[in-house]
Amino acid sequence: MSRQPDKRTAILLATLKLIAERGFHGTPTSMIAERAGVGVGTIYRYFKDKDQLIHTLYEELEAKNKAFVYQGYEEERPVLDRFQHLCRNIYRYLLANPLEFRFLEQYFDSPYGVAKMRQKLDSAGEPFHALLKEGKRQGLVKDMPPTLLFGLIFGPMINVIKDHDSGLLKLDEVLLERLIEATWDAIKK
Amino acid sequence: MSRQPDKRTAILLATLKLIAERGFHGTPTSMIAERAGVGVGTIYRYFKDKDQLIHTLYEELEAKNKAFVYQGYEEERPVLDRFQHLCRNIYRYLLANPLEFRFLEQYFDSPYGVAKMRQKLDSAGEPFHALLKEGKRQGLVKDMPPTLLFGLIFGPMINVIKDHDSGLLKLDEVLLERLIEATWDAIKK
DNA sequence: AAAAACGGAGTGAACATTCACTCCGAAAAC
DNA sequence: GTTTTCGGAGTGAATGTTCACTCCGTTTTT
Repeated sequence: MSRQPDKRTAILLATLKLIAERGFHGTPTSMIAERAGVGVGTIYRYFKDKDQLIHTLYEELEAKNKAFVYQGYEEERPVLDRFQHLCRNIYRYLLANPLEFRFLEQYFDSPYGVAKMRQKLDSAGEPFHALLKEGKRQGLVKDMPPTLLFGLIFGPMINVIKDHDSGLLKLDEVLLERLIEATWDAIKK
Repeated sequence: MSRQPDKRTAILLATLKLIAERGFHGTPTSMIAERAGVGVGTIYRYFKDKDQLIHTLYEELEAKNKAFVYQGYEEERPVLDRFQHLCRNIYRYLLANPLEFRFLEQYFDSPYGVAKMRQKLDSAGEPFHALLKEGKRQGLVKDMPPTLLFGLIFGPMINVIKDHDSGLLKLDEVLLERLIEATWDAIKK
């Protein structure tokens, strides 16, 4: 690699910030270049085109996110404990990284991420999926299609974080616990 | 007056369909004109610019939606009954009108609708708001900020309908009732 | 000195918007 | 009843702007 400060990272970071702030269509490549302190042409040294830049950014964020969420996850704990653990981690991650949340949101609601949605549920959500299945087997969780259960869990999450980030709502630790509890009430038998 | 009294409607309908299918940035005015069977210039006879066209479309859909949702709403019924009634109506409306759902979703997640979000909660959601307040007073509903309660109700709704429309899930009347029940479990004390 | 990395003016395509014009139904003149 | 005039809805080629991406001269690294 070069001895220059890492331009690739600078470009990815600028892209994250700008897209979170202004959306895909509010961020021309020229603006990304400027914010990254880089020439326009340099972007194209590291990424084939804008689409690939965005997909790469997604992949890297997703990996970081996943690593964080499953941190300290222990298969042996009771279902409810594990449920709370995962929810807490997801909430904490997204609340601590509002830019990433906004980017991911935009990504999923765009032609970029349509196909990724399913993948998200199948791969990244795999341990979560297994957890719910086990909960059902133990008679703790309502017997519904997994997709519905996911909706009951992630729906409020997305909604509430959006409101938090836009200042409509101030989430603290206490409220967060009550929220997770309410989410459990929704899916528990 | 006009030779074809329906051009305005044709333009609005074409816009709805195209934006639902292809997003804001996938639908140039030229395409709207073509789909509406109208010249490009005609759009600008009825609407100041593309933004106003989209805002107008939103306003008209919102009015239609609201009228449907509060149909048959009776203030005197018990809180739970009214809750179920409103949820059912919203679900039914959005499931019966997937194009409108997709359009509204895009609208809210874009610079167009940022300001509208609050309004949505304050005006269109007013009876809903009052209902939750009453539920709290009667000790039926969890004592949480209204924004959180809204999140617990509308979050799953949006998520689940999205999954239904994309074919990930088949919602029927039975499942719908169970879903509304689960939502109530989430917010009830 | 050769090779790699970089920068940013330049290019063409896509787009929203405009405006000079057409066309037709209806009113006015006959 | 027939002809002329007129208003304004309707149109799409032309315009100006924005943007992703390229090309090549310059700088940095080896």
